[in-house]
Amino acid sequence: MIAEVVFNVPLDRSFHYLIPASLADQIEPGVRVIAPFGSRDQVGMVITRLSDSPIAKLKPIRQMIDASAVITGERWALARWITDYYCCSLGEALAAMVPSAIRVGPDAAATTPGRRDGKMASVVTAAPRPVLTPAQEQALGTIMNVCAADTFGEVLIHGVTGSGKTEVYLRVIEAALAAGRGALYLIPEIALTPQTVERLHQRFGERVVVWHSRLTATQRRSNWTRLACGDCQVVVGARSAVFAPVQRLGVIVVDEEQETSYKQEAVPHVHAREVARARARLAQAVLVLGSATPSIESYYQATQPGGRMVVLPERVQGRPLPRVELIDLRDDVHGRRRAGAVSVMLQRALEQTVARNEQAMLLLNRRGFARSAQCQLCGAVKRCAQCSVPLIYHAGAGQLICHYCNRQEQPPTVCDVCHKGYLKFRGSGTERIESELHRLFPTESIARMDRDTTKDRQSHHRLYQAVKNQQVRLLVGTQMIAKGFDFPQVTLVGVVSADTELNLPDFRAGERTFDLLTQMAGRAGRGDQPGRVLVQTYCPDHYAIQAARQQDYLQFYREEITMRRRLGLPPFLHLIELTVIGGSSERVGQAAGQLAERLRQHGKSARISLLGPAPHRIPRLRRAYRMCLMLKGRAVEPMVVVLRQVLQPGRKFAGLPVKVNVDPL
DNA sequence: AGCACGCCGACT
DNA sequence: GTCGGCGTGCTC
Repeated sequence: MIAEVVFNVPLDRSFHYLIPASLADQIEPGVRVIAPFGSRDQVGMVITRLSDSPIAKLKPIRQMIDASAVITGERWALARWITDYYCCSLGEALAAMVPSAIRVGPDAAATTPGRRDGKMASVVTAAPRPVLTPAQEQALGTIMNVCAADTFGEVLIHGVTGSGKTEVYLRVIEAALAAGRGALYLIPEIALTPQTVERLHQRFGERVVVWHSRLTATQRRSNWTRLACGDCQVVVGARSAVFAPVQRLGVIVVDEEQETSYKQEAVPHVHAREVARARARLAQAVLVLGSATPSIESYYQATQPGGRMVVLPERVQGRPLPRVELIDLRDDVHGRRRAGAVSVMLQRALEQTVARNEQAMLLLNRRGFARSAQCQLCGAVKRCAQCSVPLIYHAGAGQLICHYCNRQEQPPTVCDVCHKGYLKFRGSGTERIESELHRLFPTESIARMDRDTTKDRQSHHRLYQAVKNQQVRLLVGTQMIAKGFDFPQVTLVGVVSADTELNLPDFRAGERTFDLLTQMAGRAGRGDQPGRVLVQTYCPDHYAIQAARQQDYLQFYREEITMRRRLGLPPFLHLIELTVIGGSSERVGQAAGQLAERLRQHGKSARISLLGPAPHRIPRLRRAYRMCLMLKGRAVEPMVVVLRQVLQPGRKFAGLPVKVNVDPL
């Protein structure tokens, strides 16, 4: 017997292996094996069994990893869909779907702490279910109508922070369980706090498993098995949970669907929301997207013919939205800064908050102390030796750090270009704000929350608890503090620079700014005290900032969708970003030029257009030069077909690797 | 993607 | 004379 195997390599083909007699009756499609591949042993996935092969010199499979299939049901078709949509190999798609740290076997069920008697665990309703508001009732009714069709359907819930979206999700999941079906509940990694998980456990008891990147191999294996055998039917988890082996899937909830963390950084660059939609379609399930600030793509789709949207317009307990005020940094009176990044007006507001014994949060979406180190004499900026970006000064580490490759350098005492001038640290990050606050409020307790202060799992929770228990008066942080931080005593939220996101060379800069400001505004005044939000900006007239001030999603959406239509950007067209990578600038430039020419020829008939080549936003990363091309077209699949024709095996062109990113962010 | 093989420059 | 740079080709 022969097994057809695919590997996690960028090759659109499979390989044949002999099945040893000892494994003859165990090897089936969906089990992972170790097989000799080239000069080494590699993990591969069996996709079919064959009775013979045209290949003369077959090698035998060395061993099995899983004792039973890890890919079953609609997840086979999902793997094919990922291959066709994200322009990757079947092996790469399958590798993205199964955690590498687990081995799945028939004995796993026996070691599972959960039930083994085959009976379904009953729904635990220890916490009383809250009475739904009329708006929630109406939203639930609409979604249940879609579910009743018992086929694929999709609904967007547009609900402001605190409007009770979660309760609606829970009711939909309850209904799915009652109908004998399973549920997936996706949330951004950052929102996977113990209290979110706790809420699910209270409602669904032992039927829930948790799924995120920080589970141990044992936990992951146990959770996988409990889902695969049907003992558990609900998954709450981050991006990768969209691949969890839920049986008889009935509903997928994607909360905070606009979150960029749903997009995977690594190849094949899948977006969990799009994978969720594909999986829901294949499983005849219902997709529920939820957000206070929906992505432009999702809102557009929901308002098109056939689209469905429900709106939850008010906060559950009728609390008013906080007041958002802009501080014009160009203004000499209010915007004038003291020594640092905190304006006089923001400083006054902080003083009042402290005087009232309340708490404040300050957002600056940039870690480190200073964004550059510049020679005061010759003006040279310290740059990373292997990337084309300035180094960021980190006071805590006392080092200049590259935020792209993590390379660290001791800051020199004098400029290493002119050997005369001293370095000046320019621009602010969270570390500098923290030290400014220490200077302004020497007796107050101040904490900082960013990737540098939350390296281990505990530190995130510890900081959260410290703020919750009011051991922290003033909290500084990156966007990390914008999500899921609901503290009743926080009455002031300050945004140090609304322009950080806005000035990025990205057509979604406005969308991200609006989202971040709206999220931050939602953090103020969730208790009895009214909230106040102060936003520092150099461009108070920008529509994203004006709309955030009014907390008016529709105002923002109308401006944004007009711009997207005019410029031919998503959701009207899909983009595919191609990056040509190589060691020499000339070779990369030449290859990118030739690739562009080939794509233009092929694209003519298929109504695909091409932008570029242009240098990548970071033209050099880890010593490699990079050029960018952008494909634009009405649908992704035809563009991918063209790409497959033009690219060489191994996804190369003119011998250089080409990174393919479909629907890049 | 990883790895071996192979062909030209700058070292002991 | 060899070490090793990366360009090229292959993986059942």
